Amino acid sequence: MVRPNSPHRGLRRIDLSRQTGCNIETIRYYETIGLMPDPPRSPKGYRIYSNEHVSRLNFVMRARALGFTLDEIRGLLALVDGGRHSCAEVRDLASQHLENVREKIRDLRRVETVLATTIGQCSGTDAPDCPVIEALSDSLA
Amino acid sequence: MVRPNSPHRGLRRIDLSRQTGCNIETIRYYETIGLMPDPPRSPKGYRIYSNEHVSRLNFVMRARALGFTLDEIRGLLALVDGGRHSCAEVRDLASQHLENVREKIRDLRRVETVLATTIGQCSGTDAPDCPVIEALSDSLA
DNA sequence: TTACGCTCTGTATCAACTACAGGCTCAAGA
DNA sequence: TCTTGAGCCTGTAGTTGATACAGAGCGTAA
Repeated sequence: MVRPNSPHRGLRRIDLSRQTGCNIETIRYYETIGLMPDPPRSPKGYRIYSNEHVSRLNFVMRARALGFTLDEIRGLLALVDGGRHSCAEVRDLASQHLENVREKIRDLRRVETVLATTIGQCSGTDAPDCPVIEALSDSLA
Repeated sequence: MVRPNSPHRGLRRIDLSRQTGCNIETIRYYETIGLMPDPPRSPKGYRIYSNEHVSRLNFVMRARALGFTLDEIRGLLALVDGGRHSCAEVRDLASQHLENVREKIRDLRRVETVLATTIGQCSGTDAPDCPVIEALSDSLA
């Protein structure tokens, strides 16, 4: 069950997708927004990828998994591509992102507390007075 | 510096916006998607709001602040509007949402740990080898 | 030959807004 | 009375990060 060879021995879109786990449509999206380079094409216009593309896409996906926005990733890639990336510059980007993550965690913990407290006051019966609804209504404004 | 009276003594869009803190454009958005009712209009087509609208919009905004999606809020409002909302139904919606919030917190904490650890390995000098970049690159794949 | 799987492009959709453009109404000040 | 400015109206486009589909072309295996 070997897949037919790719044109010119390069990787096709589906190969890149499988090797990275990235959705096949997402790859094209990253190309149109310039996060991934436009790959060379076969005579009939088929994209031909190399291991370079695999590496870069893996980089992007790991950064996404850490919650970096595509714009932040663009910044990281620019530093890498420039070859002149200093540790300090990268660390600044990452530190800023870490601070954002921590803030989001703080926000969510506050939300968690409010929700858990309110739900805890709930009788769980068919009572028409619901503490959750009341907490959301003007009565507690 | 008293603002001119609203037509027919109702609230105008800007009044509702100021009383609730909700962006004026967002109010119209909530109306078009049916989260807020279409308000009555003045003869010239101006929206006229009442305190009912203020209450409902406050409800929506508090729920948003707790991270409920607009769809979840629609569900909560349906229960409230129906008059037949049992405590149990509401609690189920809220509990489900709480679980989502907790999962998001868990995810972010994992991200936080990875980021903090990686950044901690950073020399902060101008060194061209950056542990952050390396963590994102194939080398550690 | 024909079927199938993959490719191509362009466009639409999602959440939850936000921000215009272009035109109307209304009340107050000169 | 006229003008100015604030606020109103509608429709539409842009944001982020994808995802999905239509309609067409290509290429290989049976």
